[in-house]
Amino acid sequence: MASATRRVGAETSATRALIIDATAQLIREQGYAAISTRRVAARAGLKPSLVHYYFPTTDDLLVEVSRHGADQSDRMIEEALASDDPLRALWDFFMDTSRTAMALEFMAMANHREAVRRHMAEHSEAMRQRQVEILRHILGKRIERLEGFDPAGLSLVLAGIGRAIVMEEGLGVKTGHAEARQIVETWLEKLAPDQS
Amino acid sequence: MASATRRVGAETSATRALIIDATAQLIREQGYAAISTRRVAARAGLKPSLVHYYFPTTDDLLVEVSRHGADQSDRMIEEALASDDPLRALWDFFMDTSRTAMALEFMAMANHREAVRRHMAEHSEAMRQRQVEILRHILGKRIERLEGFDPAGLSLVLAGIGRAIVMEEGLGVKTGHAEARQIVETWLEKLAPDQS
Amino acid sequence: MASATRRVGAETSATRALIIDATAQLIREQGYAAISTRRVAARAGLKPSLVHYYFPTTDDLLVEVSRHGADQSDRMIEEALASDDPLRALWDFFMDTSRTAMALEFMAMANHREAVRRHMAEHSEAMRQRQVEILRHILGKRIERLEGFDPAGLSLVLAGIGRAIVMEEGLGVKTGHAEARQIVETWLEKLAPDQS
Amino acid sequence: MASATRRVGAETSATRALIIDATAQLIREQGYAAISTRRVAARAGLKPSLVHYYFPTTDDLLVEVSRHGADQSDRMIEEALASDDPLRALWDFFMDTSRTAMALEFMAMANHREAVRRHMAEHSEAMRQRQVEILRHILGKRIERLEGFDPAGLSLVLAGIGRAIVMEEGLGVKTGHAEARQIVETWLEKLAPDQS
DNA sequence: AATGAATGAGGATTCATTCAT
DNA sequence: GATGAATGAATCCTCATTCAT
Repeated sequence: MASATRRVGAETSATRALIIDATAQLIREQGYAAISTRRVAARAGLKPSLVHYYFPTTDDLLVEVSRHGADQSDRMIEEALASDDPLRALWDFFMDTSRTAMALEFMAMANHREAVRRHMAEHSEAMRQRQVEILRHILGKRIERLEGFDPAGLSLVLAGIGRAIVMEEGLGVKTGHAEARQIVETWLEKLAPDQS
Repeated sequence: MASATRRVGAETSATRALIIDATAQLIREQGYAAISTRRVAARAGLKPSLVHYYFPTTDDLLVEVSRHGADQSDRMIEEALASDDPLRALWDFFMDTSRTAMALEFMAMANHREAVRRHMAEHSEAMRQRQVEILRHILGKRIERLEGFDPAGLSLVLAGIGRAIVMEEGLGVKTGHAEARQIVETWLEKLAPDQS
Repeated sequence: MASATRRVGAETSATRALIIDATAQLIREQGYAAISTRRVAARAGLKPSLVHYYFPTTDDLLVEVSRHGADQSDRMIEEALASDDPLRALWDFFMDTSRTAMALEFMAMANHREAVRRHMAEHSEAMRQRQVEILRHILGKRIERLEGFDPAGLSLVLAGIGRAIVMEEGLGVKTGHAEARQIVETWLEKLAPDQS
Repeated sequence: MASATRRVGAETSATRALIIDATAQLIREQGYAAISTRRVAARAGLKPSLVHYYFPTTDDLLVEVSRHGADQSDRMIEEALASDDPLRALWDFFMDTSRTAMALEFMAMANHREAVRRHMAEHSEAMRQRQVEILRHILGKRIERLEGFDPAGLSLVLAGIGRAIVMEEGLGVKTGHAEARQIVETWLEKLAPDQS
């Protein structure tokens, strides 16, 4: 990958990590549009040029932050899929406000940054497929309890509803949230592992 | 409202409309981050200062564009809710790529522009409530055919799934889309008006 | 021409002229590599952003300065070609240190700036052809007094020798200059209008 | 000389040669304005700091590259002057596009870099004098066949015409080139060694 | 002999906004 | 209504150079 060769400074550099952290913080707090060399540097307590020393272009930085977020998501999903009630754990994952808000920022960013879009697309696709693979295995015949559902569709549906709720909460909208959660709840119960 | 007092130029000016249109076009094509007085002016074939003449601040302009988009959505929703198969019409509305993409841009914008956020929140809430009101009336007892669903939840669920599909399509992700549409299809059929 | 549409500010603006002058001065004194928005602005006593207001890109500015220099050259050449001894006047033109030095800067600049290269090429070609046209008319049969010469070749030869002398003088080289001038002198005398 | 004391690393280091080569290449391809520690390092496949290790300042590097080019020119000239038809060989040397283009870059550079200017001046002067010395010896009385010419003047005239042609070719100008070459051709023939 | 980290200055542009006309 | 001029702050990015290792 191109950015790999351009990477400056040890993978493990503390400064590098500091910059990535500061950027993620800023995105979380103020949205992706707030990202600029100066602001990132200020937040990290560094000089702007040092940011460019580690990340020659802003794209390089943002893709790296995206990558970190993706790694974290991957870990969370694996944990969820390995839990007792994988489906409910997955739903909790989709409802994780801070993570979803961050993901939405990267979605928006992807519209304007081809490099980010590429990475997000790859990761989203991989994530969905990983979920399908495990869900198919875990749910087995249970999925038939939800008429019309299949694992791939279920993954997208849960993700979409989760994102909508988080997005609207950020906006300050509330109507329908409890009801939507209730709908999902009904599904989760139907699909819950047999307790026998 | 502050922007009301600041508004310059007749509400009905053709130039005003031109500016709003140009802005909407730009947002649709290049995302909200591409908005700047200069670019809007260039697209509209006007001088930058004229944009400021009509919209003293960029916020004023964006809120106005948001308002226009909202009005259009309102009209589309009323049409949908008045159609033969309101639920399917509503789903088509949620799946309208261009409108949804635009709505997502405004969501992202809302993070950084308090004025836009306020307007988006008000409108989203109103839109949802209007849907609930009509759906409750239209669906009547039919909603019970979908176990666990209620009109408010249904509205959010459809919106969320629609947005997710459009968002992911923009990204280039495909897995699960057909399956998710199939899930919704099952619901729509169950809730379709009795043909008797 | 593209830059025409991009031109901001009245053609006749005093500020515009000020910027062009300042740029020409800087090139003359410090070479083209010394040109930067900041330096031009400082020399003109203006703010850097004002330079960009009049000349959106540095290329726009440099092409404009090149154009001004070309206009001046044109006037000088027309004057020379209209004089009593056009050939000697042309030679004096080629030996004009300040103008030639400036032309050399633009030649160097042309290597790195396509827009400048284009303009320089057009103008040089036109200038040469104008000289050929007039020389052919003026010299008539006299050119035969210099065996092997023809007007087009003569134009290039004089230009080349002139440039070389000016260039080397700038460098601090002296050997051969007087002798080269003597060679040209011999030609000029042979070609001088008959005194009869 | 300052640069002598500042020079670090063995005169004969392969890395040193690599850097000088890379710099020369870059100048040839992109002009001297494209030279920067980073770009040179990238081209040479080295780390930027290593360039500074060998050449503490950019001036040091450029003077060295200039010196190498000069050495090469010297060798080419000695070869030319030792050939059967030294004058024609000299003319071929002046018409060598790549070398002349490079020389012009150094001329332009000399305007802004005193160290380079000094070196260029010394070398040009020496080169001219060496040519005069040999031409005087070689041409002997033959020079009288060209009325008004003398070896020093001839050297400058050939150099000037050659440079002008190469310079204009780079620009894309063509008028008069063939004719100027013809003029020189006439001289060369007149001065060719007697075949008797 | 080599290199990673750091920095301050400067590069071209773009921006929203103000103001006088 | 409309516009040209002006500006200060911000954008990303590149640079030569220094220094400690």
